[in-house]
Amino acid sequence: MNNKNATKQVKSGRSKRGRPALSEAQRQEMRDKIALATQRLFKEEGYRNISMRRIAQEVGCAPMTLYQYYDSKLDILHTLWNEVFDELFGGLAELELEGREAQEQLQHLASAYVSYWVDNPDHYRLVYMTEGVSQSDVSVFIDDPDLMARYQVFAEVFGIVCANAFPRAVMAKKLDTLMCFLQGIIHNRVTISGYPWPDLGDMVGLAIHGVLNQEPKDE
Amino acid sequence: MNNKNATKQVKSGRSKRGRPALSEAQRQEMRDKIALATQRLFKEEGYRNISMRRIAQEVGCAPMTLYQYYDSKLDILHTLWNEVFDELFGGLAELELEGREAQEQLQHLASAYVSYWVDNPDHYRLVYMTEGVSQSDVSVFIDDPDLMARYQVFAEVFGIVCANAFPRAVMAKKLDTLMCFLQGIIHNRVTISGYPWPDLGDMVGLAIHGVLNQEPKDE
DNA sequence: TTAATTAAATGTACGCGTATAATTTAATTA
DNA sequence: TAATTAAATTATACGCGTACATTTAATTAA
Repeated sequence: MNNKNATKQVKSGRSKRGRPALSEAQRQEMRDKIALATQRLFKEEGYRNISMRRIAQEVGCAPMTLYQYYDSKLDILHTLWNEVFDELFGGLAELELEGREAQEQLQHLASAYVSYWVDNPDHYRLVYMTEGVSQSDVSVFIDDPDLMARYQVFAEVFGIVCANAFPRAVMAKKLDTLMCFLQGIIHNRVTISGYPWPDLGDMVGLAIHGVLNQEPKDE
Repeated sequence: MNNKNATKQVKSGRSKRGRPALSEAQRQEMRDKIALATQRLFKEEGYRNISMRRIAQEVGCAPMTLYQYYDSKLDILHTLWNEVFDELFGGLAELELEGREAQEQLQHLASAYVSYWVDNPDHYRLVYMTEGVSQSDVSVFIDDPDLMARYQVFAEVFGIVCANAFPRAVMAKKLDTLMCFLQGIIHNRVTISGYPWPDLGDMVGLAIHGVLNQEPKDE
């Protein structure tokens, strides 16, 4: 069901008659062309000015032709995600974490993560809000292995901080919870930008503290 | 700029000539009619099936006539918020909090709050996601005094929990932060419904713990 | 009664995402 | 070469929110 158009199985060399399917190279070339045009649009005219008709115009084809290469507008927008996540995780990778204490590392990492989204609200909207697209669930995240892999940075640093203090399963839950908290901080600061929010680092600190130093209160 | 159509100043009795403006009663009647039709649509056909043309059809007028009484679709949707918040805070008011310890009260309140949204994702989307509407910022919250007032419940219970442990300003920041965390929990559970999230109460517990028992670590 | 005036109501049109139908294109087969 | 076939492409159409133009309706002044 997913990404039908990504590779579009050549149906194991079916049928010698009729117009042949595009080669994988041709497919990819056009996909790249579309992605590039969308990228340019995003950069030069902003998120709100990306439309299928506008992309088609840039590419030089009819709007519906785009659907030969991508399933939906959302599918096209996903190609921009890589750009965004490259920038985001590139920045995170450059952080000087080595010398510091474990929890301080986590604090720095998480703060940088939150800051990125808050400083780039258009990117946040692109990835997390995707309005105007007819789809019901945003489960895209959990079934994109590449994307999940990038978030491993957090798991690694988090693992160091926990340092065998918790069973693996508990640690995983705590990390999930932490990421939810960070998401909450980001989402609120992006969507209610006018509010006098507390210091960003402080909020992140509370989030980390919350998931880490929980007293073993039964029940 | 805001809610131009809500009361629509009669321009201080201007001009005796020409068709008279609708009376306040007539205005309100039509506004109610529209709100009611929208409410019915929401309940019977779901959030996704609310459209200006559909509402107009129910009301028995042309789509553009709706704009005589409301500024935008979003403006109409806001009338549904009251319904939702009535249900939400009504439920919260019925919670048995009295006998319990303060922090446990907060835990119950917050859990019920989160549960409401998670159990009614359509309501969450209605209030917090509002897709397909052309508007840039969702600052509607902070300049709706009635709505802000309802959230005072949290401030009250939170105040009891803190019990003079923190200065008022610090307490306010902690509360803001807690609400962000809760929002994060909700948002993730609603939008990524397929994921095996940790226990809801546990997540809420970590959020509360995070903002409350912070060690006085300077800097 | 008629003309003028003003608000309310409606009609038309735009760009949107995209479903579906029709057309064009590039290959094979007769 | 001409007919057939299937993929690629494009045209058309729908419902969407709503800007803008037009029409209708209700009042007063002439």
